Amino acid sequence: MDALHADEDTLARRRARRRRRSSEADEATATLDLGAPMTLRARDLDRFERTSSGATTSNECHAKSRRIAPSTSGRSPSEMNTLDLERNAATFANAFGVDAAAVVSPGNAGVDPYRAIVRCAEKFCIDRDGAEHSIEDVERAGEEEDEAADDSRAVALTSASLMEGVRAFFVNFTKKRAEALGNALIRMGGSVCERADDSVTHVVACEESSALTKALESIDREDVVKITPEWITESYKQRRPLPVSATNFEPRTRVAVIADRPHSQEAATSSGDSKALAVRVRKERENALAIRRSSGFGTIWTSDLADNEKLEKSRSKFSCQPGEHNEKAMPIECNTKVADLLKGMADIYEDALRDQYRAKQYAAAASALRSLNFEITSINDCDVVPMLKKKDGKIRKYVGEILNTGKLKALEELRARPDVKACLELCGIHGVGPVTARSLFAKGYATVADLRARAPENLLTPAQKIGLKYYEEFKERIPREEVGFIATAVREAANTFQKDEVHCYCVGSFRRGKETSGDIDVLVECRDYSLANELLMHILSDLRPGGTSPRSGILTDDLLVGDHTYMGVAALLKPLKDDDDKPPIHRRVDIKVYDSESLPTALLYFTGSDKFNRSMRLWAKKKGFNLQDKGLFADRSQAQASRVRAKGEEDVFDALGLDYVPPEKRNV
DNA sequence: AGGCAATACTG
DNA sequence: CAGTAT
DNA sequence: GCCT
Repeated sequence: MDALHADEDTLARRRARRRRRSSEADEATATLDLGAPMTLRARDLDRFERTSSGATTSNECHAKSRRIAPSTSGRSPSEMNTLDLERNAATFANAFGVDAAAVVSPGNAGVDPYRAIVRCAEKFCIDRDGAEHSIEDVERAGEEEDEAADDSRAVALTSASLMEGVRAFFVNFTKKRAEALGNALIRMGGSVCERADDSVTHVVACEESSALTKALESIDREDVVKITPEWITESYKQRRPLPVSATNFEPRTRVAVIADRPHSQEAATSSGDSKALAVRVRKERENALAIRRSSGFGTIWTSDLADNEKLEKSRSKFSCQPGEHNEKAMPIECNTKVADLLKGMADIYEDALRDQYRAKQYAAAASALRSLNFEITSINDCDVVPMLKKKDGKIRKYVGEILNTGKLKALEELRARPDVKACLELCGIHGVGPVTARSLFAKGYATVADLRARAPENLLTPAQKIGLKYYEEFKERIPREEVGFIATAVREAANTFQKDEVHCYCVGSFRRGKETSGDIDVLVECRDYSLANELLMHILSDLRPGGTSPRSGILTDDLLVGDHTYMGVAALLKPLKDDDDKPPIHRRVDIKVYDSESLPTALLYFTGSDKFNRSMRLWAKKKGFNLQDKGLFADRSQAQASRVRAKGEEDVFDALGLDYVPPEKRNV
């Protein structure tokens, strides 16, 4: 224990050093942080509170935290009275910028208020991510509402009658899109008309056209309005019908401009009216290319068009695109046995044999087989997987062996090796990679238990010691609700920052819709990036033990504190469910601060998945771009001059000539 | 034969 | 710089 | 280990 404390001291000193570098205002909050012993853990705090022997500040803290806490202790959730719910709702609304009425509502009576809030929180994190939303998103949200109807109306509440009295006629849409928009509209209480007759109140179109004019002429009523699909989707997003006037119709435009020369800079900043450079979204993906060619940015396309066509043809092979295999996959998980064994090989190559590229191949094969929609029974079934096509491929042979014998000899031999066994276990410690693992094994440490029992003080780095301490806890998956809850705490902490407007996004597998996550990723948007470090420190002070906020103590350890990056450990102050007397599990938390400009690419990056990212970056690279978390650049540099402006994630896909893939479909 | 994503932080 | 992480 |  002493060793661990000493390391925490080291970290504390480093934090203090960083803080000293930052502004004076921050100094003030830092004082609060350091005012309490750093060793006070969330669990201790909780115990402290439960014995109700706390000092005034602690009681206050407790009282406050109760408002955001799952439910009031001693009562079952359903017994919680309306006042509690309203208070919860108010806190939630404040934290999320969501209408409190969405939580407190007639439909919500008798529903566990905590669940209602979590649902809204999820809704927030997925929906209000600041990116552009396709109608598919809205439609999906509608489906979720239907599914959730039996146990909670929290999400559906305000949208059900949003479009009451709206009768829409769609002009110039593909059948699929019109249907999607129509369904969304119907879910919001509106209706769709097949013909342009006098019952139509809203004509929906993307741009002026003769068909639009004709439709408007054949509707004989004064109050008919023409709107864009965005009116529907935006109204849904904001949970209120946006103002409709005859003037709000404007073709949906999108600017994908590289701001290097003065004229294009101008165009980029006044995106709304830069019609010359603007281009409609839904046109062919060639558009992005066309824009840049016609805008005098020809240098981007160093490769000739033939090359480009070739690349274009291989597009569906990139796992960041819904190729044939990815598309219909997923109803059930198949080929578990084969995939698990191949994954076993991958892990060994990665952690013990230090061959990341071989590892990647095995992992890719495993994942490809897992996501097939049928069970392979013969080696020839491998033909549908591109990377297993070649008859003499090694992995293909292994698959054959597994199909025939049910075993993989090579894997069993590797697993029998003591060094392999040790490296696999040791690499499970956060901060220990293949090299350290091997060196530890060479020094005579083969297991986590060995290290805990007899590792000398200076053997491990501070971060590794924390990894060791929470070895078992970090392996636990985190339920979605808990991810949402901790992310909410971060968001609330960020919202107490007064100097700049701040938005938070819960990303990672949470944003991809997963029921459980391995860690919690929170992305913070700071408009004035010069305040980024100050903001990050502010958030940390709020969440660390010894502070005065209701969230104080949620962060228990730091792994890394950078200027715009935080990696650490968090645990709930109290269990989510009242009847759960197990102490909360410690979780990995990442917080990253970005400026508004790089938000779309940062979202893209931290939403993952890993494989999706790598694939998309590879594609970008082949197109001559450079895709990073900080932005998309039109050449291999990251010079501001070559930055491709993006308002949302969709713009990034557009610019790269890729079809937009919503977060839930990035689980490749 | 050479590439396989691209970056931040630590010691 | 190598190592680990995202 | 697979792809170009």
